[in-house]
Amino acid sequence: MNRQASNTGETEQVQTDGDRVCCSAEHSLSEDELAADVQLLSALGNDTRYEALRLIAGTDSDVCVCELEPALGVSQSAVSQALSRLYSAGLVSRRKDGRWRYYAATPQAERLLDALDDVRGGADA
Amino acid sequence: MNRQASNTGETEQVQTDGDRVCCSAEHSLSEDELAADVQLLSALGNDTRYEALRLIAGTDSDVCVCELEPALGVSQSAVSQALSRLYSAGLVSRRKDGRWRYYAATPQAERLLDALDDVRGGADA
DNA sequence: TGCTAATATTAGAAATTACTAATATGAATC
DNA sequence: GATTCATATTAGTAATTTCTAATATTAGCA
Repeated sequence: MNRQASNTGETEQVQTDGDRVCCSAEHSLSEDELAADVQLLSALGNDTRYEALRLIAGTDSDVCVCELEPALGVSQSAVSQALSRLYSAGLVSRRKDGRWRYYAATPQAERLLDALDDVRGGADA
Repeated sequence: MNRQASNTGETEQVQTDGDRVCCSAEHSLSEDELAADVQLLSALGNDTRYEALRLIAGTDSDVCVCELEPALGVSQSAVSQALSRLYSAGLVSRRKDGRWRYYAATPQAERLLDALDDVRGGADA
């Protein structure tokens, strides 16, 4: 509907050219759910953030920022921003301890990471 | 709920196991695995591509490009580029049939989408 | 009370992404 | 063979992202 339609003769007609009717496909997610999923996925879809999350999830206890900086190889500011984004995506929780902040992966994050490991494993469905 | 709403009420338990040395955290993924995961995730982390994949996965049969265009509300070129990216991320397969191309979700994609549904469901771990 | 350490925030530059318009390709139809 | 249709590719641009440097904040310590 917000299609440009500036093309040659391309209007929104049902084109019954053959056996398949070219109609619009559908899915079952609401717009909000889609947006939420994309938020989550795009939070994960960045080297720094993804590796940060893996580092956090890979530790039994929680992890302080200072442990992440050397492993990630970006500036302190970049690490902090990465963690912030993960936090607002609900992928990590944080806890203050004096001057430090400790981060831990949320159950949601754990589950997604497990799914990714699973998929990487390659077993078919 | 580990949601960000509680910005103000951050837990501040002063846990003084002061022997914490600030070393570098670790995880178990190779650099290649990390990169591959990020590729996958960033392929998913975009409105157009994610919705396209949902549309494709939500159909029993496979889906032709022309069915996606009206649903996605972007240009034909953008749809094609989105599908290309999904394809090279291994999230969809494609099949030629005359002038048409039909796309289907790969098992890998199905599993990831299931995991996302699962996580969205909210059941804890 | 000032100093330092750990982290957060801001601003702006550089890199990347995602789109549209235009054009190319390849299959079907005339 | 020319035309048309479905899709892919290319080029260019606008928008977004991600980083660094600089600065702010907050907690412990001298």
